[in-house]
Amino acid sequence: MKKELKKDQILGAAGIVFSQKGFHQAKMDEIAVLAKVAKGTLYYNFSSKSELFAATVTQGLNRIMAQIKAELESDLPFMAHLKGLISSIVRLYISHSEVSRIYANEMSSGIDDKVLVEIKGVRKEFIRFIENILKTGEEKGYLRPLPHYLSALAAVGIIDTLCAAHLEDPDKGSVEQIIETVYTILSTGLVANPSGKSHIK
Amino acid sequence: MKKELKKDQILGAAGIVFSQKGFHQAKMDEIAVLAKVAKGTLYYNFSSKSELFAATVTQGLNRIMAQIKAELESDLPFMAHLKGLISSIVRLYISHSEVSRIYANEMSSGIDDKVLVEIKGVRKEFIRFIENILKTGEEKGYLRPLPHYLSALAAVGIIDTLCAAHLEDPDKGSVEQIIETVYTILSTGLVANPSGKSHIK
Amino acid sequence: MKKELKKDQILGAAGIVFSQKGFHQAKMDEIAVLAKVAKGTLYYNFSSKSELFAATVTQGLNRIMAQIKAELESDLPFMAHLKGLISSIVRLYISHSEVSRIYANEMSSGIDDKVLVEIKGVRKEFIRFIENILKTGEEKGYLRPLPHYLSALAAVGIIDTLCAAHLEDPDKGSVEQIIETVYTILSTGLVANPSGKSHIK
Amino acid sequence: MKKELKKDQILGAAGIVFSQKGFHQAKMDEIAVLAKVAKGTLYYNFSSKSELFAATVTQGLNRIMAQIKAELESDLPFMAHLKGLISSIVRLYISHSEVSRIYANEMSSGIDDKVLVEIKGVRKEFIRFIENILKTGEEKGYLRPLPHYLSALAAVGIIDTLCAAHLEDPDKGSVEQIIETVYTILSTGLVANPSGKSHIK
DNA sequence: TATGAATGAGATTTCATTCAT
DNA sequence: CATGAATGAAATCTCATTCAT
Repeated sequence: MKKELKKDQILGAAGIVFSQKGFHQAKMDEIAVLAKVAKGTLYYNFSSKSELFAATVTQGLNRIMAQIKAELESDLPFMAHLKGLISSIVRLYISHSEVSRIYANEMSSGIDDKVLVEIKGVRKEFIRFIENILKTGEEKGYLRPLPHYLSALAAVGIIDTLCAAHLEDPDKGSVEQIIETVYTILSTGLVANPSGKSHIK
Repeated sequence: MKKELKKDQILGAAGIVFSQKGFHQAKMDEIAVLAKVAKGTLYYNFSSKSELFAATVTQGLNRIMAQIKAELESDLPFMAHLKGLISSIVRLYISHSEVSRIYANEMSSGIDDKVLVEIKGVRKEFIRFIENILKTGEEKGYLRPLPHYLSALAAVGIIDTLCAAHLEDPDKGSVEQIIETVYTILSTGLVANPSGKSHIK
Repeated sequence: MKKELKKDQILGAAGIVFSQKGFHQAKMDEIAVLAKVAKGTLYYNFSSKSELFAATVTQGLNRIMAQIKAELESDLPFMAHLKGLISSIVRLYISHSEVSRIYANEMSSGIDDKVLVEIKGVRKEFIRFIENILKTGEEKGYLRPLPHYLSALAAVGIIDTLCAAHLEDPDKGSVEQIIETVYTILSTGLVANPSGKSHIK
Repeated sequence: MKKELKKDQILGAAGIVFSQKGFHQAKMDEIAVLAKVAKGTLYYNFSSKSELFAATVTQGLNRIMAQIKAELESDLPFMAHLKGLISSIVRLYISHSEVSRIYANEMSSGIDDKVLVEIKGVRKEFIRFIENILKTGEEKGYLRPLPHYLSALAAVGIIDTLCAAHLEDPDKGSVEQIIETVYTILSTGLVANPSGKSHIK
């Protein structure tokens, strides 16, 4: 019981340090100090820096995903549902900036392969989740037929990028603007009168 | 003259190593070996690892941007122009995977602040470039009014994400599929009959 | 009473781990796990790793020595006695490989001085025991006059080395071959016709 | 050229420290200080502590073996040859106590397997060398038929043990006494009148 | 201009030992 | 008596950077 407490304490500190410094620049010393435990305690609870990182990201992403799913328990019409989804993701992404910053910046190499695979697994699960929603939308006739996986990826990519920009400099666009932009692009694209697109093409 | 040759030799090696390993995992030793120069020569030509990194990325991105601009010297109608732009970016992104991979993965902290600013500058320039194209499109009535900067960011985000996915596992989607997906989403969005969107909303 | 049980449990585990890994490579954690007690219990019963090591070796050697002495309660003629002694030592050495391996490999530094002295004391006692047998042999006219201590040391050295070789790779020589070799060298040496040695010399 | 100098400097220091403290107790810091180089230089020249250890032992043993062989370039009669061999080994063993102490004490586990194998290889080579001399002696009729490998092992075992004892406490026996004891045991054994051994048995 | 041996600050990790429960 | 979570000193190893040649 007490052990779990310490683990959470550590994960909290790790989230902050990892998101501020990135994996390689984050020092175990700093995490230990912030968590107010001895360095050895870090290793007593997590067998390595990589594993601590994995746990931090995984726990964070899982919490976010759980919250997203929870916020979607609604019976709204599909498009409202979609907008709600986008809104949820963006808001959570921004409010959990520790995790999302890590997620956006540190998916590169240099981390234990096993750990990287684990983290990417969580991301994949998230993309599948979006993919399924898009598939439902298509089946119900709301969305045009598209390669779901790529579309889901694209949706996540837009959100990633806009939120990262917002976190770096909030003046670039408010949260509402971001949600609106994401929703508009995903639903209707940038073109003015899509009905005329056949002419253009 | 000869010095420039050596610099290019080094930048070539650095591009490969940085893209494969990321900034922190890339070792000066390895770059020196690959460039077939002594380690001291690295420091003779670039004052630090960070500066070498900056030069690598900057040079790479500038080359890509120059190529994109070159490929756009056309008088096609706007939408064809847009599609050509997307196609160019995606193809160059994928063929210059050394640079784009770095760009996507290593924008995190842990790199000299000055260097980071320099790199981000190049990215910003790129986004401005896209932004201007979108602005032109809007002025000519092809695109609906939107916050240009966010739209440009979103466009880059989609491309980033899809190309990164392709580079990691080409089976996820062919280059053509990626171009098509990007174009479709950006132009018309995912919704089946956008005309009916008013009802939904 | 129960405490003694636990101590034996621990000493058993320690013997196995110390002999397999050596003093420095043996971890208290591993001993605790193997002994099926908590790590704290190790320290409750033995004040330090060194002391546990000392106890392990001492107990083991004392048991072996007791057995050797027991097997020698005989009235055989001296040379048979000697051969029996060699046979006993070799067999016990090999069957108690946990202890003998420690004894052969870990007499080096890096262990608490006090502990080292204790262990060396047990060894010395053993050598004195051999020495006394040799002295008796000399007094009874069976053995030529020799520095007893060195001879005893030499005898132990031969046995140590051959048994260690056998434990490492039993194909090098069977137990019987080892006993025979030790006995032959100690009794008559390697020279073919010792009577003629004066000529050679 | 200069690099070799530094390597020798390091190997010298390593020999001293390893022999005094043993592998695990020897600290890279101490070796660096004694060698008057920075710690990094140790790693620049030897990729790990284990490798430095291996190099130290291997170089030392090879030197000793070379010297032994050199001292044996003689045309003495076999038994004198044998005595000369013993004398050489014992004297070198004692004068190169750094190496021999390591060799006697640190063949245990806890060292990189690859390194251990390397060191054991040198030892095996040494034993083969002795074995060949014994074989020659047998072929020429000087020595009785015996399992060569075991005999060689036994010879090395006696020398190891007596020299180790001398190094630990020189009062136990002078170098001459040791040589005499080794020679006597190996040549004629301990028994007073070997001719009568049949009766005893 | 080019080299590469040398450096040393600093990072991760280990593990015997302690002590509150 | 027994436990095991917590500790922190200490060790190995890395690698960007320097500088004499």
